[in-house]
Amino acid sequence: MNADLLEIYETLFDALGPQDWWPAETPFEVIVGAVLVQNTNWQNVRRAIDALREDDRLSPQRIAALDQEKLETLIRPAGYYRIKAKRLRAVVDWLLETCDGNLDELFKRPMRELRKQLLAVHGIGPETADSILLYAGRLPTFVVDAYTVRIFHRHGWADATDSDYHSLQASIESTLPRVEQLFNEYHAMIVQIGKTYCKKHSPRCEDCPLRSKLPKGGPIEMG
DNA sequence: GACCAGGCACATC
DNA sequence: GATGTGCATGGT
Repeated sequence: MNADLLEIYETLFDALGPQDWWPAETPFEVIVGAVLVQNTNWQNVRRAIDALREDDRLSPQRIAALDQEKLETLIRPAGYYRIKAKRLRAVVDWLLETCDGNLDELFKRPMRELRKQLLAVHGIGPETADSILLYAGRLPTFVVDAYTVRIFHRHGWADATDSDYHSLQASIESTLPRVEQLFNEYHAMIVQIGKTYCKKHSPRCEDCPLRSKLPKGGPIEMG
């Protein structure tokens, strides 16, 4: 890692302040949101969650009790609704089976083991698993997402070897104290920066709080 | 109309 | 193991 990630954190926090993530009422709502937000914007996810809430479906038992067509209809605004309905069902089925839907008990498990168990559930990949651990379980794992990869690459902070999810995650985690609140704010601020200043094809580096952290000559082109 | 958004599973080479 | 593709809504 070619950067002082604590210094970058301070720069971000000075510019953005606390992000108050995750925008959800309960840990279960975080889990639902983590599945629904896959490759989608949060605004659409909120519509879907509102629809679930309106139908009083924000518990594992009540989602499990839905037939597939009804579930698809409720979450439709989030996009990929057929796939996400299956994934959501796989998650609630697993929750009921593994801990009877008791999330307080679930998150008492050792983080590494729980992470493996999450990854074995259909529809839960590395980012979704880490989002659930961090924002629903308050467990200290660093969430890597597309913005993280883009921002770290464009700034030249990550080595070339840190290209895939787990190597970049390991590299970041080895550079920072393993503190849940730190990881919480860090990821949330990266997303905020990404949304506002680090678009795929139109970076607005001149306005970005991280502009002083860019290499000379501006951002490194993405492959 | 094109592009994008807080990924993942699956097919194919 | 690496790379490519389908999935779908709503905003800019």
